[in-house]
Amino acid sequence: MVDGMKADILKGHLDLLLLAIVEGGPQHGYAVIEELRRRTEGAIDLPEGTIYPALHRLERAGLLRSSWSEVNGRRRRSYSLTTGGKKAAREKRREWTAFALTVQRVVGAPAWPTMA
Amino acid sequence: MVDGMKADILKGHLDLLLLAIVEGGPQHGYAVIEELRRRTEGAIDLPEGTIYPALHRLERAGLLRSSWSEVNGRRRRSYSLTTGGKKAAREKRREWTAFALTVQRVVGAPAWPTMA
DNA sequence: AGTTGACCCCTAGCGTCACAAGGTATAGCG
DNA sequence: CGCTATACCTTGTGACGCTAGGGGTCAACT
Repeated sequence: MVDGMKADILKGHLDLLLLAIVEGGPQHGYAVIEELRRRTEGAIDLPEGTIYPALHRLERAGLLRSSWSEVNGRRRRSYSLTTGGKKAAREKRREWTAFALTVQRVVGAPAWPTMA
Repeated sequence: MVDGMKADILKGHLDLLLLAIVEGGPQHGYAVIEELRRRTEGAIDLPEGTIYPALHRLERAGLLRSSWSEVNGRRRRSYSLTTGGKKAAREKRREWTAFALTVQRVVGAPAWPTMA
């Protein structure tokens, strides 16, 4: 994470980010990192030591399913959402929204700008 | 935390919540818990084992200052913001907003409702 | 008088998780 | 041959929210 975003704020929200990325179609770990960087214009730039264990954890939890392939002589492990993963993505999105609104209410920042 | 808000999502954001509460004037630990519960209609209901260590941590970090008093025969430790605490509150609020917008961009939820 | 519940403080230890730091291997370019 | 980009992995550490206890005061009810 760069740009004044300190490290640990991610805690507990990483799963949603990963599920949201994979929701758009199967992705391998390295590509997930790039996609996160792309969508956030560099604001979220996670090290491999963060995302690989996280993907394994999500697979162990039954939310992701992986399959190996070979592209240009390089091994790739691609992840896709399981049925439970799709459900979890919806649920975690809901939780995130509730959480964000709640925090907003407490810290009492100015009205939230509507997304473009 | 109740209402579908799982525990660990707080990670890294608790400091901001506490600073935001104390920003409105000196508060003691127990009162902070109640105020959080009040402002969020019960959505954020933290155990004492969470907030007392957190307040100590913030005091050690120089963001809060505490003083003991006695009310109705009960000891109270009241916390107030230091200069650094005020600065940190502003900074963390900024970080939170940036973080929330960034996550929002990734998970691609519908446009954020403007706060009432 | 005893018990319950609200108020008010504290700590030790646990589990989780993001991260740093290291490792492996291939492909392509200078 | 080194260097960079791609692509995967693991071990260890630190941070921190929470569980589960420990204090103690006071009012109200039994």
